[in-house]
Formats: sequence, structure tokens, C-alpha cells
Amino acid sequence: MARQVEPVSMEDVARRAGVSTATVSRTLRGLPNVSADTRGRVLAAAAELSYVVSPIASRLASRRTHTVGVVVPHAARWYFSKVVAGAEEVLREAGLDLLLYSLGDLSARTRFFDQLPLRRRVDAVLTVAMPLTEPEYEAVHTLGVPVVATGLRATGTHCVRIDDTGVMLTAVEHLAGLGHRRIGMISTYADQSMWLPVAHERRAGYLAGLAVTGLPVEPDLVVSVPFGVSGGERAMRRLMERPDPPSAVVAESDELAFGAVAAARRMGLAVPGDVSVVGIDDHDLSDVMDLTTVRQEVVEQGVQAGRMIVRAVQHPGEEPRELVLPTSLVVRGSTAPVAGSSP
Amino acid sequence: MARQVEPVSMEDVARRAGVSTATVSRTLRGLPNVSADTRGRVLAAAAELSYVVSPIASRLASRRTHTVGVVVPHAARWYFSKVVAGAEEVLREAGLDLLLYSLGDLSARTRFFDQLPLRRRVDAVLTVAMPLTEPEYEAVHTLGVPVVATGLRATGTHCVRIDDTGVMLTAVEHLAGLGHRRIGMISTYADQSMWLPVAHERRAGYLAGLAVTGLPVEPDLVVSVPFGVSGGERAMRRLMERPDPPSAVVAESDELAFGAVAAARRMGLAVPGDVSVVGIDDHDLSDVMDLTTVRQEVVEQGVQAGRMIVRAVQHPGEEPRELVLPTSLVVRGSTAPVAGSSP
DNA sequence: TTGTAAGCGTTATCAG
DNA sequence: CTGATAACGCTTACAA
Repeated sequence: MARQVEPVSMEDVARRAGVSTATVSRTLRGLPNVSADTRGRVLAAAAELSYVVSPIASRLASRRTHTVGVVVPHAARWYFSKVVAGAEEVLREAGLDLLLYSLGDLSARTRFFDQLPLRRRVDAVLTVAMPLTEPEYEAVHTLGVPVVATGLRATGTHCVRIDDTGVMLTAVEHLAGLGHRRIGMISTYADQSMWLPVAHERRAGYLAGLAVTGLPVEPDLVVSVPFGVSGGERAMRRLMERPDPPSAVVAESDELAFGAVAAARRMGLAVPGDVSVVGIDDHDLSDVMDLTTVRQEVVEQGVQAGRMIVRAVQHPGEEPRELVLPTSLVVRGSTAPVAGSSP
Repeated sequence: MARQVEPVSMEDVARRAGVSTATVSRTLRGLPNVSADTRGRVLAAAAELSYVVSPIASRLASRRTHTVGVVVPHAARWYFSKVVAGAEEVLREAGLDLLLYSLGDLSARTRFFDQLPLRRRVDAVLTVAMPLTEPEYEAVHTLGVPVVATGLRATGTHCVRIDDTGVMLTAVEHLAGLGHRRIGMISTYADQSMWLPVAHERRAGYLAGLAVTGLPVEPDLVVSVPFGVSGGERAMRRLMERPDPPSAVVAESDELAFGAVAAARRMGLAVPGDVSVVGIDDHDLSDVMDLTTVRQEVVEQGVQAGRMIVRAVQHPGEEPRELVLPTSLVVRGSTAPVAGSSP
């Protein structure tokens, strides 16, 4: 068992190679001003001792942490884990450590922004679908490091997102194109002030869709529920129990739509026969659920955010960039022409 | 904009409080040998300067990293993200940083265990459902820090898991109890050597279930596919296209079962009318899919693993513990008595 | 209880 | 191209 009992230090390597620690450091970091001969001896010595630099000492001396803080509202949810996975790959390959913070409940979040455990600890911050309050925003900027946000429009920081208004507009247009004239929407409450802006924009997209297709706005056809499958169920029940239920429903996300489809069927309604349903995301399970949806590339958002981080770490103080990724309608079996319309 | 221009150091605090840095250090770490009076002055000074210790300097001096490396095969998948989320909460509250490594493809994995970027960087390692090869195991132990594994049986390290044989046995017994005599199984290939042991144990549980209920083994009724929804679809098609298809199928996991249910329905078969399906997990979407399953508490596994980590960091060198969490059958609408049997 | 001073293992500056 | 040597910002004996 090759348990590494006493850690090797740079001095050990230097001694063995017959050079100074400064030269070892230069060599190991790939700096140009080392002769080929010396470089060889140093690398050999390092290899023989199976030496690795202590990242901690290196960080203290260089004053760079080589670490990025990734802050998410809920690490276990579909969207967030995808983004994190995408970013992780890029960061790992760039040699940056990824420090994960999941701030599910409000107290954790409050403590986080109060104490700011990221202070002196990261070179950059990635916030994943976290609308920050003004004080939170200030707190993060106190860190003095670049920030990139995903999942929502951000001002003052880099960001990668989709057109949240546009996706909903696409969904409504699809339904209107199938002849639906009364389209409901399943929206979400502010989930502890997370997601608020996205919910807002998607609602705006819904309204824009109605406007574009010349449909009247019926405020009662928009119901707001907490995020999640069971929220979707509840919303659908509320919509379909009305005396004049809509013939189609758009949901703010696929997970809500899953609940909606299930609820409709449990009520004895046929999907898409009695009611069509469209979601947003193209969740991994949307295909088996046969759900029509507007796809967004979530892992790709993480990848792009990771790249932005890497760039920002290398060139801090650059103008905030905004990257809007494309989305696309995926038609499946949960939508059909409205009953009684011409095919 | 309160951008923190010049970081405050412990010396600044010491000066302001009229004490030495040693005393500041003792105070801030809550050591007992500081007079109440001094403590007050130090805390006040620190607060006024809004000082926080540099974790990096602290780590270099104390030779403890306060960091745990979390290694997962695929950060974006349901099981892994849940475990990570559970562990994250515990670790964050214990003041430990969580360094995430997702080793999806083989080359990333190879590089990881070759270079071992965790060296000198973590106080403990958490492996999430990662069966390690012998060399990988050796490599990790080279780190000289405690290791805890989740999701599978481990020898030589702490571990938290479920009874993977038992869950499958439960599933088969449920079906046999409904009168099913010919039960198929959807199993998985080694996914880059990940999960292998789990697949093996669940297959063993399936066989044990047949034995216990007195059913004959039909090797052709076990089909292996890559993990995932589409794997489940393919497997189900292969099973149901046989001249003598089974009347029920158990899947190694819910995601496979989702695919199986969808495939059956696309083939025009009724679930559970023509074929019953059982999964393992109780995935977030199993309820809307109306899938009978054997539930495991995945977040809880992460929480318990996190606690083990915390304990192990405080008392390294303790005997490896093993924690086996309970599971439970959740009967939903994807299973029914076999057609033609008495109710 | 408190202070002094020697590390911790690098990087970085400045001569040579 | 290479080597001293002073940081880096804290912890920790050891003294007082």
C-alpha cells in the first residue's frame, strides 16, 4: 500500500535536481526561462519523487485561488445539475477547482450572503439561475471577482441564457397554429425569490403569443403554483375544473407539464384529445412522456458559462458579455389540432 | 459600491485591538484561553474591519484543507445530483468546502486517477456510486485521507448504501404475489465500469426472487442495455417482441422502467394490462408516471455520507463503518394481477 | 492569558 | 538562465 507518508516538498526536488526551488517552480509552471537541460533534470527529479506542488502554498504565494464558486438554488434539480455538470467539465479542464454551494432554503441563503464564505477563496463566481436581490448583488461584488450568471438576464455581469419570452411565444404560436383559441398557462410563484424574473418573462411571452396570434387575454386562464410536478397537477386541475376549460395549456417548464398531463389523465381527460399541453425545456423524460416542448440546451449553457468564467479569470474587468442560446420547438404527441377544427 | 479594495489582514485586526496576531487567531477560532475582555475587543475590531481569515493561509499553516473531494461519474444524473445535494448541505454546515469532480468519460477518469489532482488538496474523499478498480483504489488511498463511498458495497472504506439485492427481491416478490409466473428483467451493461457491482447485485436479487417464489429461471428473460430511458425502451421492445413475452418486467432502475413503459405503450400494449412494470428508486417522476417501484432515499444517502465524512475528518483512522439504509415498496398503477388469474 | 517567533510550501523580485 | 531571499497570511509551540 503506497500510502504517501511524508509529503515531498519543492526543496526535495530542488536538492535532487541540483538546482534552487525557484528553478523548480519555474520549470513546473512551464515558464520559458529554463534551459532544456535543467528542465529535464527537474522533471526527472519531480517524477522520481512523484512530487506535486501544494496548491495551497502556491495559492498563498501567488494570490490566485484557481477556484470558482458555483452557487445554485437547489443542486438536485434537473436544470441546475445539468448546468453544473456542463460548467464542471470546462473548469476542470482549465485547472480550476469548483466549489459548490447549494442554497435551498432561505436561512442558508441569508447566511451565505451575510458571511460570504467565498471571500478570499475564489477567483470568480458562477450563479446558476439565481436572481440576486440588490444587497445580495452588492455582497457578491464585494468579492471583487468576475461574476457570470446563467438562466436569467443579468445586468452588470456576464450572462448566458435563453430568450425566455421567446420560448413561450413559440409555444403559444404552435398551439394557435393548431387552431386553439383558448390557451391556459401554468406559471410559478416566486420560489423564495428564485426564478422570479424567468417566471415573469415567460408570462410576458405567453401574453405576447396571444397578442401576436390575435387571441384575447383571459386572466383566469393563468394559474400560478409552486414549482414542481405536483404544482403542475394542481394547476391543471384548477384549469380543467372550470366551467369553460381551455383546449390547450402551456407550462412554464416541462416538470410542470408532466404534472399537468398526469392530472388531466387522472381526471379522465385525453391528452391531446381533450387538452393539448406544451412545456419548456425538453427534459430528459419529455420524450417518454411524449411531451411537446420548446427545447433549451442546458448542459451547453453550463459549458458556455464555464468558458466565460475561464476567460473572465484570465482577463478580469472585461465588458460584461451576454450570450443568448437558441431554442427550438419539439413537436411530440401531447399537442394536436383543437377538437372540431379542420385538420 | 463597497468593493473590497485592499484585503484586511490579521495584523490589521491585531493592531486595532491592541493585541498580537496570535490572540486574534485564538479568538477567531473560539479557543478557550482568551479573556472575555480581550475577546470582545478582538471581535469588535474584526467586525469593524469586516475581516475574515484567509482560508488559504490558514490551511497552509494548519496543514488541514477543510475541503472534501466529491467524485461522481456523472454530475447531471438523477441519483448523483441528489446524493451530492444531500452531502453538500451537511458539509457546508460543517464548514467544509466541497470540491466536485465529475468523471463522465473514460479519459477524464483516467487522467483523474493518474494525476490525482486531489493530492494535498482534501481532507477526505466521497465517491458516489463509483466502483473503483484496484489501481484506482490504491491511488485514492495514496492520498492518505479517509474515504467514504455511497451507492455500493465497499471494503476498506466507510460506505452508505442500500441492500441492492433486497430491493430487487422485493420487486419480484411483489409481482409473484400478483400471480406473475414469467418475469423479465431489464439490466444494464457496465457503463464504463461504473455501476457494475450494483447491476450484479440487482441481478442476483432478481434470481433470488425467482428462487424464493419458486419460479423457474429463463435466462432469455434478462436483457442488458446501456443505462437510460432509451435503454429501457430498447430492452422492453426486445422482451415483448418475443414469441412468449413475460407478463411482468422488473427494471434495474426507474429511468429504465420509464423507457420500458413508454415502449410497451408504443407497441400497443397496455400497462399494466398486458405487462406489469416495476422499477427501483422512486424517482421524482415515478408518481406522475404511475410507476410501481422500490423506493430508496437518495438525498438521505448523501446526508449520511456527509455525516460520515465529517466524523472521519475529525477522527481519521476509525474502523470503516457501513450504513445500509432501508427501502420500501411503493405500489402504483404500473402493476396489476396477471391477466387470467383470480383477483 | 498573552506575546514572540518559527514555520507552512510556494511564488516573485532582484541580482548575478 | 539561475539563485537568494523576501513575501504570502495564518497557526502554533514555547516563553513570559
